[in-house]
Parts: sequence; structure tokens; C-alpha cells
Amino acid sequence: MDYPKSQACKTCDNCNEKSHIFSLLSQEELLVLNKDRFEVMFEPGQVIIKQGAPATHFVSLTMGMAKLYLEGFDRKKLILEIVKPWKLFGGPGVFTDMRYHYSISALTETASCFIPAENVKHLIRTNHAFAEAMIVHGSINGSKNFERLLSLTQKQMPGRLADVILYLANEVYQSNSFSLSITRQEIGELSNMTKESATRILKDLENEQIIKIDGKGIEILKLEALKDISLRG
Amino acid sequence: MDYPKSQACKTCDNCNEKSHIFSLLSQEELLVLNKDRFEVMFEPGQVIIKQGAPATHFVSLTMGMAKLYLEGFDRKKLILEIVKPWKLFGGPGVFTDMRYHYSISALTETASCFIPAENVKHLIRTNHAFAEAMIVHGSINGSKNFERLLSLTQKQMPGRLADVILYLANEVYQSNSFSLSITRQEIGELSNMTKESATRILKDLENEQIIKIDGKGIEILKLEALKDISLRG
DNA sequence: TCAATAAATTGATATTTCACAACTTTTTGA
DNA sequence: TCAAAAAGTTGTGAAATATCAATTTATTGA
Repeated sequence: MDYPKSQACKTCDNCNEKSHIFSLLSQEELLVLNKDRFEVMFEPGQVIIKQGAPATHFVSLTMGMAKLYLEGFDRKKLILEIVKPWKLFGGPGVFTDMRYHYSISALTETASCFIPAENVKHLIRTNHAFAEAMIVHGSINGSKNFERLLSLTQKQMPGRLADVILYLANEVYQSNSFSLSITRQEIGELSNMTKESATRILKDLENEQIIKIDGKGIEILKLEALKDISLRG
Repeated sequence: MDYPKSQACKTCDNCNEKSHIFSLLSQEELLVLNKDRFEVMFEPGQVIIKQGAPATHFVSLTMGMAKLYLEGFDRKKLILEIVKPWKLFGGPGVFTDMRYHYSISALTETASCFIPAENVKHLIRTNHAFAEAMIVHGSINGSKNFERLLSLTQKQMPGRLADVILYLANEVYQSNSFSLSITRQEIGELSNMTKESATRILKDLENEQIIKIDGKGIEILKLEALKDISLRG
């Protein structure tokens, strides 16, 4: 199998430019992180973090794209996020029962940096600003989950799908025209509907000329109309 | 109107026995909290914390019972928790955009202690153990929200209602036989269904002899059967 | 390159859930 | 205490969504 050349970070130094939360650390503290961390490459489909497994490390994507999802009942998944480089994961689990509370698996060729949980906890105990940043980080995730709860429980399928398209455009691909790296099945897992419903409602949006679909490609034609559908539920 | 005698705490001292998170504070630190805090009584129905309003204070219930809920679309509510004394609220908002991200309103006569956000933030910056406890606190809430997301999105009504009954029995009333302080409407808002559906499914559970209903009273007759319904979804 | 596999689409049908209306029971406040 | 309001119940029909099956299209690995 052709593995790509490892793009492993040589040191944590430049991470404080890329991963916001590390910019609060001194050179000395970055050295502590650097000591035990290691980087691993993942093929598409491979599991980076497994829900239920021991949460021994924080994980940060350094290359590629992955999906973060909850494993529910009957193998049903709920995707919470499409993950791109420089966000830190370890989630609630590292601070509670030492088990990961979600899974992350690679969508593309992906590199991840694994940092022992203890090293990060040590920083929390010794660096006030870093501890506060972790609280803020957790709070932002918390409020996003509130929005998700409302979208998923109170909106009907067109509203939920509009939310997902807007999320992909604004937060993932950062463009109103993008080529999906996820399947219809995964769009369904983001918006809590079956892949058949996802297909149908995408087509409805295309028929109303609100979006343009070309296989994996999606282009938002009428942003306001899409936002309107998101609001109306 | 007959107001009950205020049961205001005289000092924060005894709070470190009641509110777990304050047990990490020294006498000196408790004095800081004590200085600016104040207590307010609320009648049933009154709003203690309003979603969207400026998040200037942390709030802790000291007496009574309240509901914590998200205000969604078309006035629809999603109740996240039935709140009892000695838990701390301020939620994600105090650490992000300084707006509350949920509402809390009194179900019974309720007393709440308001603590200026700055005083708590000060403690976070000066007391490592307290900061870590806040991270753990936020992480526990985070993982509860994951469970809620799964229950609400992947289970059908009987499973969701079973989850709510088990939640009420285990976490709120701490007994398998209890008298509800909430309405059928609010049971619906906890389990994301209409009050009519809540009524019907409660009656189904009673017909199957899994629970016994007497107006506001609920008794769990077959705990295992109820857990089974919760699992099967 | 091509068969095998996975993904996407489409239609028909079944299930779940809601909305509305009518009615009964309980609670509340003057 | 009693009338008004709120909460709870029940039935019916409609809407939303899932399931299943069949088919087409795209992707992948030998």
C-alpha cells in the first residue's frame, strides 16, 4: 500500500501559531508537550478515536479531514462535526470517566497528533490562562451542542438539511460552492435523517433553484432562501 | 401576596458542605464570594435566568425546584434539567459571549443565590483546583448533553419517555415512587413530544403494568421493563 | 480495463408523530 | 365557594418520515 510521506510535525513550536489554544504556552511548556507526543497517519475510514475506549490522550488533527460522531443505538450514528486541523479533542471523557464519549474517523488521508492527557492536565494545573482557555473551549462546544439540540429536535427535515449545508459552507469548506468529501449517508447522519430523505430534500432544494447539485458538488444559489428555510424549521 | 420568610443563606461558609464545587475554596476565598452575592426568592413560574439576557452572574439554587430549558422556535421549549439546590449555573454563556444560553424558571417557591461572574472568574484564575473542578463540571454537563442528543434523536417516543421517567426517579426524586411537580406539557418538553403524546404513552405504560399513575403520582412497577423500553428505543 | 462493490436515486408503502377538536378533570383566585 | 382558567384525556385525520425494493450511477481494486 502506498503510504504518503509522513508530514509529522517536528516540534510543537509552530503549533502555537496554528492551534489557538497552544499560543498561551511558553517555550518551556511547549517542550513538555513535545516530549511525549507522537503523530499517526490514518487512511480514509480508519478510526482515530473510538467511543468507549480509554481516553488516555488528547488528539489534534494536523492534516486531512475527519468526522466526529456519536455511536448510538442499532449502529446508528450522529455526526457532530467535520473536523479539520488544529482543533483539540479529548472531549468530556478525559476529564470525567477517562473514556472517549465520541468517535472520530478519517474522511481523507489524515495525520493526528496524540498528546498524553496527563501532560495537558499538568498544564491546566500550572498555567491559569491555559486552564481558562480550556474552560472557554469547552463552553463554546457546549453552546454549539445546545444549538444542535434545538436544530435536531425542533426543525423538520428541510430546516435540518439547510442547517447542515450552511454549516458545511461556513465552517468546513468556507465557500458557498464546494465539493463534498462526505456521502449522502453522512449528510443524513449530520442532519438525523435517512440517506434517502437526504437525497430527496437535496433534490427539492435544487428544484427550487436554491442550490445547484452536481454529484459531490454543491453550490448555494440563494443564500437568503436557504437561511430562511433554516429559520422556518 | 404572601411571601414566605426568606431563607437566605447568611454566609457562604456552609455552602462548601452543600455545593460540592465550593468545598475547594479556603475561608478567605469564600469571603470573597460572600461579599457581593445576594439571594432572591422566586414564585412558581417566574424566570430566574433568561436565555439571551446578559450573563452577569452565576446562579445557584438554594431552595425549591426549577426547570432549565432551551427556548427554541415558535415558543417551543426543550427542558434539559429539573434543577434542585446546590448546582451552579451560568452555563457556557459566562465564558463565551456573556449571554445566558438557556432559561431557568421556578417550578416551586425557589431561592437562588446570585454570584457576580467576575468573582468566580477570579477564583478560576487564582485557584487551580477550582479551575479544574469547573472543567470537570463542564465536562460532565457535556457528556450528559451527548446522551440527551442520542436519546432525543434516535429513540422513538416510548424510549424517550422511559428515559425521562428513569431520569426523574434516579436524579430528581430519588425514588421509584414520586409525585410529579411538573405537568404533562413539561414531560413532553423533556422528551420532545406533544403533551397529548406524553399522556398517551404514559397510559400505555400503565396498561402494560410497567408504571402506576395516579394523577401527579407515578410509581415504577417494573423497573427492568422500563429500562428495556429505554434501551430498545 | 472491467467486474465487483459501494453509493445514489426513485417509487411505493408503512409507521410514527402531530395537530386539532371536543370534552373532562383539576386548580386557582376573587 | 364557585366560576374561570388551566391541565389532562381521548379520538380522528393529516403530515412527516422511515422502510423496503428496485434500479442506476460511481468508485475501487485486481
